[in-house]
Amino acid sequence: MPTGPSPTSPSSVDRTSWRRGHLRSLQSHGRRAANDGAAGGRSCWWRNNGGVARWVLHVDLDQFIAAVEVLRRPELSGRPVVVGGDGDPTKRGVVSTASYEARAHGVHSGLPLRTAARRCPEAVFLPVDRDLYEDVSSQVMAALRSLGAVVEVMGWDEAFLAVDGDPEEMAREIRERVRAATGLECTVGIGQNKLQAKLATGFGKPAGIFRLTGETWFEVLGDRPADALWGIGAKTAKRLKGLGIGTVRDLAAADPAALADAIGPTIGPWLVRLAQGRDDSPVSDAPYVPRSRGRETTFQRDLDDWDDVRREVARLARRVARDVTADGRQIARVVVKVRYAPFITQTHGRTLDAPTVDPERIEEAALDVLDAFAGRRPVRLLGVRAEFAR
DNA sequence: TCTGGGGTCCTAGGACCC
DNA sequence: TCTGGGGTCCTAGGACCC
Repeated sequence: MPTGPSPTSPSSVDRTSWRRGHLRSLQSHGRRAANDGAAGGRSCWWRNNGGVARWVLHVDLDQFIAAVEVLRRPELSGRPVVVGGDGDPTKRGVVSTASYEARAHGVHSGLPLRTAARRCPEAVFLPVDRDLYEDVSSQVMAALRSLGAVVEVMGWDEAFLAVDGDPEEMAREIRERVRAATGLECTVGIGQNKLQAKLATGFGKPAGIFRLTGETWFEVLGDRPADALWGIGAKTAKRLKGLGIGTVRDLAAADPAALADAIGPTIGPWLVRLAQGRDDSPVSDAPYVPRSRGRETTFQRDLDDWDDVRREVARLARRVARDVTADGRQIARVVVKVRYAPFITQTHGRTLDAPTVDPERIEEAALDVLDAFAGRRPVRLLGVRAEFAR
């Protein structure tokens, strides 16, 4: 997990109905652009074509989950607050969000709760309360929509807006409206596209406004490591380093064809465009249509008995079926995930003979797929995912 | 101190068909 | 007897993000 000036936002537990997989959609936008808008909603390109919005704003709530918890318990203000798991730092689980006071002790998103407790014993540990965050998030998004711009929701605590006019003035207005509606602080990144806006936000934190454009791109980012970019993680950064590409500037100057060979036909060339700050995906408020729905659990104690494993898979499958039939979507494929005790993860799946909404057939398929797992070692995690017919 | 849960998309290899 | 390509579909794994 990058620390320091990395512009990634604090990670948070997510909500299923929100737009995801955004990065790869930036990659494949060229191919999918024709379909955008088919689902309804408005799209705005930030380029100045015919009076369409010229600026993209990225709004990111500051330490969202921790801030929401402090909001309902003001006595926690100024104290290190760590939200994650069920709030018991002796159990298996990771940090969803740490307040800035806790981050000063080296506690960050994704850190095991036990480690967080060692680093910051005086922290207040709280359980994740999804319903609350969803409520507050809705208030935030309503406040953003009140400005009349196209709003693309990116999770509980993030959104893009396509705007015209003075972007700094708009950013100040956004910060005021969000504060008035919820009492929360946010940071606004301004860019000529979503990529620039998203990265700008990291430099404005906390509670600030930052503008990043094609003109300032290399001045701001050129000397930073490639994983400062949105979409490049530790693994890809390491691979790039092996190719002699360390910084954003290096990557921007790399040969797309060479990277296509080395990394992959789609991702290779896309990385170069990323490093150049180029992105022509639209800001869109088209309703999000999920591709899959799943449930998974990490057990507090590993499961030794395969009968228990079968029972748990059946339970997860029924939960998924319940979730899914609520939206009336047809299931085309069922995937089971098993994480064995030393954190070795395997998945197996099956495409159904015909799409179904029948909970029994989903459970049956999941148990069927479970038989494909040969190992009988202790199990740490089980998951079931249903993929929708498209 | 072991490493959550919710997702998306890409890749590579094999099967199969023409 | 040996040897093609191209296309599509499926599967498991991997990388990344919130």
